[in-house]
Amino acid sequence: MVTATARNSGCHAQASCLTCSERSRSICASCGPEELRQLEAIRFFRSYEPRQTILLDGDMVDFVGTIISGMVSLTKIMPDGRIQMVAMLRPGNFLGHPYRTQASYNAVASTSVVMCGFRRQPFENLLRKIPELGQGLLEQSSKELDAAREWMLLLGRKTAREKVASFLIIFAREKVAQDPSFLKKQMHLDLPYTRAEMGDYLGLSLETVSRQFTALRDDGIVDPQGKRGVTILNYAALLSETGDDADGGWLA
Amino acid sequence: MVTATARNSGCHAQASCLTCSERSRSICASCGPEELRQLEAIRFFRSYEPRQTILLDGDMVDFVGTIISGMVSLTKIMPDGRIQMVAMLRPGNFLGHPYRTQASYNAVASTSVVMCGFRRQPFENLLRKIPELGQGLLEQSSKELDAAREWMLLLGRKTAREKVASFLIIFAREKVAQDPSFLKKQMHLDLPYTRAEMGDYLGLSLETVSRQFTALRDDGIVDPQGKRGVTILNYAALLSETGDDADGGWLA
DNA sequence: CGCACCGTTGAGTTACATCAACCGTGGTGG
DNA sequence: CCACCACGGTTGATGTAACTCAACGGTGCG
Repeated sequence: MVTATARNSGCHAQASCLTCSERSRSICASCGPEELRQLEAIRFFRSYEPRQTILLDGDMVDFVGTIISGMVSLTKIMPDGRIQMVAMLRPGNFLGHPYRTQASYNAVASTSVVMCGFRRQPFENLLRKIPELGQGLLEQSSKELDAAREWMLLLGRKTAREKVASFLIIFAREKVAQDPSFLKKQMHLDLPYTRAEMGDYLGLSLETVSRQFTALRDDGIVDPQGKRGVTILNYAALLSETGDDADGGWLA
Repeated sequence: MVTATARNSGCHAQASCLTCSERSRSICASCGPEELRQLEAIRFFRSYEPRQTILLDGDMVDFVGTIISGMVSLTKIMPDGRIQMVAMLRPGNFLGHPYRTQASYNAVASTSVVMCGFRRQPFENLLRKIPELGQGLLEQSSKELDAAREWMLLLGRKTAREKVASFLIIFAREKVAQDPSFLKKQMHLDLPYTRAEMGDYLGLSLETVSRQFTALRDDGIVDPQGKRGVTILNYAALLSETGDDADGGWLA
């Protein structure tokens, strides 16, 4: 019921969509200069602090937007308080659904977040005028669906150890994508989550997550450092602990 | 790798999209007569028998389509054979993703299925010409995403009893939607799944599913009849066993 | 008839949750 | 400045929900 009390970060000096770091990953990917100009005309930037609520399940939401930086977690909560994270939105991902005014999940900023937002009405108008936008949204949506289904397999069938390994691989893979030489090196990750939040994501208790971390440490696969740091000592070994197929040739 | 060996049911006497029973629920919902004519020009019907494989994870898929009748299950399988159902497609739902040529799940007909299909290339051409089609796809996709996330909550956090109750409520709710008087009456359901398949969907072993059925029977909530039948004796009680919120006013 | 398939039920095991204690760190206020 | 506390993490003891293994019954089919 409560709409998020977000502060507008008026001073966000993003000059043009053309220079946006997330353009190629976002719904704007296949828009040309003219379409970007129209989007620029209606966009606004909004920033959220870590742990700040963006929207609550059941809220009427009058905006949608692309995550520019930071991570947003989507969660669902049962009446008795049991909680399940249902998505991690990363830069380039889209928050909200056109033509859906009511939220079906809670959205919380896990880190500092900057969002490039659009109010619903003008966005839907543009959507009717710019077919490329619809295509971008459809692609985002398909990707989310793939991710959700992958996660269903994890939640329904994987062991605690496989869950934690899969969780770490998500972040490790991202780092490898940036620089493939990390495949053979140790790599340090800064996880934006506490053990409890990882548990919410993995369908585990925080104690079980903690125990799996120390088990993976004892097996020489990872090295937890401080509250939120981890060093991946052996990417291949970690990957083999996920229970998944080999990494689609990434290791070749 | 193996493409489904589906037989064309050449004799499917569906004359016009205008009379299609699934039109209002499908991606064609907001298409006008002229758009429907163009879709008719490239559509084809294909039917599948119960348990027939439609496509396999990793397949290159050159078609998409709308389920006209029957149910299609999407599953994911781990290398060691663990299996998780990730979606139940019902009449009106869309199978496949435009612009995605590779399947990320297995699709199997759970019942006899009739699909209104389109080969990828002509469909994507039409998609560029008919914005209403994109909107329909986006809406389908959003619905699927909602369903997937609801299921993530179930898989990650619900007990076996809550899972089975939630499963039954899906089918019961559909029946109630058709005829609200069923809310107060007993209703008979024909489940298109074996205990093992329900287990695959719910992230449970088949034995646990079976035990929950008898527990719900002993509590006077349902009455299993034969292999695939169930009578819901007390809808409200069943609903309260799902662990979810009250049924959004359905009971009012 | 015999076999395959599905469902049920029981006995024993186990992976994970729960409950609880303890530690280190960082922030706050007396 | 330091005492205190809140918070996050780890670890241990214990409980239990669900899995596994196994036997058995009903039904339909070749």
